[in-house]
Amino acid sequence: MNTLGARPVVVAKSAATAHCIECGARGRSVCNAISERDLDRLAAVAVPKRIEKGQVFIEEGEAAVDFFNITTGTAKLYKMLPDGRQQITGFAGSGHFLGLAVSDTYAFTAEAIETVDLCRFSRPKLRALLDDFPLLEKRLLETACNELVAAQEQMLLLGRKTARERVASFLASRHTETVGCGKRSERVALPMTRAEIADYLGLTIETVSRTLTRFKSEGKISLPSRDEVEIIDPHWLLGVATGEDSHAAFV
Amino acid sequence: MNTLGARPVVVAKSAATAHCIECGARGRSVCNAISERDLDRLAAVAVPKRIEKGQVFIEEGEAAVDFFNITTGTAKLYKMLPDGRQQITGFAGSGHFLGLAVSDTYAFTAEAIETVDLCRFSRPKLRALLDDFPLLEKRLLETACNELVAAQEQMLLLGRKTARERVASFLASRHTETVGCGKRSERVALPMTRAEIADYLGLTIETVSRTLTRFKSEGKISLPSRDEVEIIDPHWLLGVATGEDSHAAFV
DNA sequence: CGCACACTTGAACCCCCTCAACCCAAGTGG
DNA sequence: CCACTTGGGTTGAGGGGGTTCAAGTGTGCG
Repeated sequence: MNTLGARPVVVAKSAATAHCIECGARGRSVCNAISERDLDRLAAVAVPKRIEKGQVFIEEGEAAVDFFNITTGTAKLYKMLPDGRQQITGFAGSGHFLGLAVSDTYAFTAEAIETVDLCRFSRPKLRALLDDFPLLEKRLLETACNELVAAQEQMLLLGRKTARERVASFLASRHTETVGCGKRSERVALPMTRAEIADYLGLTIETVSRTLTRFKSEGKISLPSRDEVEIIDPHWLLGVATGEDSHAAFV
Repeated sequence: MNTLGARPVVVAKSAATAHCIECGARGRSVCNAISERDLDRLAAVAVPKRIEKGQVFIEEGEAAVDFFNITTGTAKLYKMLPDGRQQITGFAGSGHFLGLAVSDTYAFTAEAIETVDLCRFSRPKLRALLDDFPLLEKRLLETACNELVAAQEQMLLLGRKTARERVASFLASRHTETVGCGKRSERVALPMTRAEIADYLGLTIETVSRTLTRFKSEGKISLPSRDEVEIIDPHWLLGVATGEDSHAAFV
């Protein structure tokens, strides 16, 4: 749509100001609040950076000096207890804006689970940008609200759902997310390990593994590889995920 | 500070426009983004309403036509599964802004657990207000971020903490919240029932009750009445709440 | 080829849930 | 005034879903 077929005619501006125009994540992210002709303003303050797998780029408790916007790859966001128990509060993919906390320290840790490309914004520069582009602030508020809704859904999962329901919810949401990205087919990527799924769902590795093999033996999914799931029966999965009374049928 | 000792000199404007000036929740809420001389603009669109205990005023899935701001009392916000399991995602007290979801349906249900007074804003009128007072939008974003941080903390609790740690966390946060409101002393009010505490912490009534009596018999709290707790050892409670390794002492 | 790491599978255990009885304070009405 | 009801809270016994501990099984990569 907006690439118009033309190859990037490589710009009169400096190389640094070009990257926003070509950014594949722009459509998905808050950056789409800024019109194409103002993109150089954005590009001037967005510092691109590559984060290798396993690298932590936001640490809970550290001074919150920067904001980030992920362009490619996936990061896990988590909080830890002193004895090592950890809870992953979310996975951040392309277009995800990080560091929303207004507090002066980060409230969570962020670690790349595959190679991540992101843009870094310094706090004051982003603030200046927000003052010039009120639409950007509106988009941020929108984003925050959506995350809040997702967080509430996750609280329901963690507080009240069974292991089966949790894993089903996870797969179902991954599935709808995947088809939402245009990629059709029932093949869903799992860039995270079983341990990370467990820490996201409030379970143990073993329970996640057992539940997945159970679903497989029930013919609802298949596991073509370690980091892929094929959703055979999406409707059934969604039913389990939403905790539909399985026995209310004959009443 | 801002009352200046003077009794409300009851205004040249109509009675309806006066209520914001006298509102006890103003200091705590997003409304403090609007200066005193513009308060009539706010008052013109804020419709006060009383909600009796037990009454639902936001219903999950219904069209999101209004926003609310609580002035007095407490409401519980929750999500439910079809078989009746429910998860309370938060308690909203004085100054709390509700309905942030940008979606066109509410993502949760809100019910008064004691008599609640609130202000209702219609969606379009609030939007107009936001356009005229950018500071108000900033405050809303701030609020949303704070709630997001709280939600992440709650996910850690629900996903990884033991029953003891959950109850301790609950009491500790109630405690700091109470002292934050100026009310000193270690008497903490519990306007919610045991069932509601349980649904908030992802436990059962019985476990909550047992854990409380356990804390009591250990001399860390006392229970002067059904809806009050006296925090005898706040420091110890906080320790349990944050999951400090209880046995790392002698290593 | 072999090591390392992620995952799977099995068996025993335990924390919390379930079910059930009981307590207690606040009505309510005869 | 007291029997009865009602609703929230407490306490006890037993059971189960998920964890813990411990092997076993791939599988990618040097």
